[in-house]
Amino acid sequence: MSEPHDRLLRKLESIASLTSVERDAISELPFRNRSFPPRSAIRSEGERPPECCLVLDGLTCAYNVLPDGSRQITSFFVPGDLPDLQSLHLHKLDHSFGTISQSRLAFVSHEALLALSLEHPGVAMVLWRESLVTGCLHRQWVTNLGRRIAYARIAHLLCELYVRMRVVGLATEEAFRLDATQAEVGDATGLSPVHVNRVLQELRSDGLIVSQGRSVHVPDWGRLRDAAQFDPTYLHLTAEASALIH
Amino acid sequence: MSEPHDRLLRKLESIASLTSVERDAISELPFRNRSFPPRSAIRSEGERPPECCLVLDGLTCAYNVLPDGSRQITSFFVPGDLPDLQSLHLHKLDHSFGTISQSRLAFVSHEALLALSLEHPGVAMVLWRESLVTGCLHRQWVTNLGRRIAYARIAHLLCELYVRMRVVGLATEEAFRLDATQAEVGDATGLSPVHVNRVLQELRSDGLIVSQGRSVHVPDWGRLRDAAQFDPTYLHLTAEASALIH
DNA sequence: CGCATCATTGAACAAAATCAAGCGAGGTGG
DNA sequence: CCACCTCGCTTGATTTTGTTCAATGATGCG
Repeated sequence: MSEPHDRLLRKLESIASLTSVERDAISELPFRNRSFPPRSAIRSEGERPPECCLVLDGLTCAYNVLPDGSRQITSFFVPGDLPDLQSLHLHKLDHSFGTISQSRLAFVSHEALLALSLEHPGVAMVLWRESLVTGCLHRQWVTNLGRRIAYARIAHLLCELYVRMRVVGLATEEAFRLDATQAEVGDATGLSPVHVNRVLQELRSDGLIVSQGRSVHVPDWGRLRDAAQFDPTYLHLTAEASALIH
Repeated sequence: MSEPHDRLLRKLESIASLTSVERDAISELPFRNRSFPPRSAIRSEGERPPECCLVLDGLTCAYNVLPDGSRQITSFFVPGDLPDLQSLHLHKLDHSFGTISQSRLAFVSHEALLALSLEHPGVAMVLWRESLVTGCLHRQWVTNLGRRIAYARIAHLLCELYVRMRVVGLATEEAFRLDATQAEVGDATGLSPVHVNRVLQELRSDGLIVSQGRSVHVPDWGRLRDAAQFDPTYLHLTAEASALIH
């Protein structure tokens, strides 16, 4: 089985179970792989893409650009995520998305996905479910931006990325790789780059994180989680995935 | 046809078209209506509700409560909205929701909705689409909270509510009813009640809104929209609905 | 080596929170 | 009928949080 199918099946089976007929149908999806350099645009607001994509590798994000040029990142996507499942039903994109680090994505036409969904309602339900989980992430981000001070807000983002990467095997029990620059963390948390820098220093001096280049070590998950008021319920992980993060 | 079916059909047909078979099937859904007083809880975080609901009347909202007791409202729901469609697939609620004003809701069991979705994939797609639109609202809220100062942020919320109410016939070309208190507007925009008060005064003195009791007049939609940097694309309205707001 | 990008620092400033009080309309009970 | 109470709105003073501006390091890469 090819890489995109494997990634997608593992992703979908992490949120619901599939019949073997459904699995086979998914395995027939015609993916085309493409690579993107760091900081490159994949889709821009206003486009009407004819296909959806699946992240195979790298960190990507969705964002809005405001009239004054400032940017708000509204989500990050890790391997296994389907960043623009939305475009399957809402044709005109109301946001942009692009890469943070060098990434590889696999594209499937809307046509193929719609045919699959109509023929296998179970698959449609899993995809629907996947987009609902994305909605939960957004709601948490709203809460994070609206009601947490910078310190907890950044800690919360780190917790989310750590757990999401851990679940797909991209983080160890102790550390994960954060390819975003401090400015990008600011774009995601609604803070200025300068302030992100200062808060990260505070997190480091409090021993909640230890950074070495792009990798973030988490010496005491319990303390980081508490500082962030992080409750992973909203990620709607399976029992096995939850077990990974104690 | 009874009120809930009428509301639901109008809502769904405002975002996609239905066949007459699908319409008939929807008309068979067994709704139960219930009324709720203002400021009452409908569902609380952690519950596993056995049914979904449809707003018939009143203003309701979804929110998270943080450990320190502060609250973040993550969405408002107006008549025609399906506040917890999510629970159909994500059983454990990761947020609470309740009423702002006196409200009437219609409940349908998950069982009935799932059966309908499986038998009529077209209906499932429309419901899926509806939850995607909700996701778009959340993304805009993230952007609003992260990157707009209080003045534009509150203006943006007012624009969103105005347009959403206008589309379902609950606002005139000039005014809409805002049942939320200033503290509730603060919970939605991530601001303190005191600051909301001051910003509303500023919006009034700039002539962007004129309040009379709970009703908000919009003397110059163009100016309010510009102040809010409001672009209704994210609401994914039909052409007819868009026409209502020039 | 020189350039670009990212991280860091300090100082001044702005935005919004907090604290504390007063106001005003609507509802309630004596 | 009126005192009184509550809730929501308003105001002022003060403090906190985070931004902006401007510059300086650090690192990596062609």
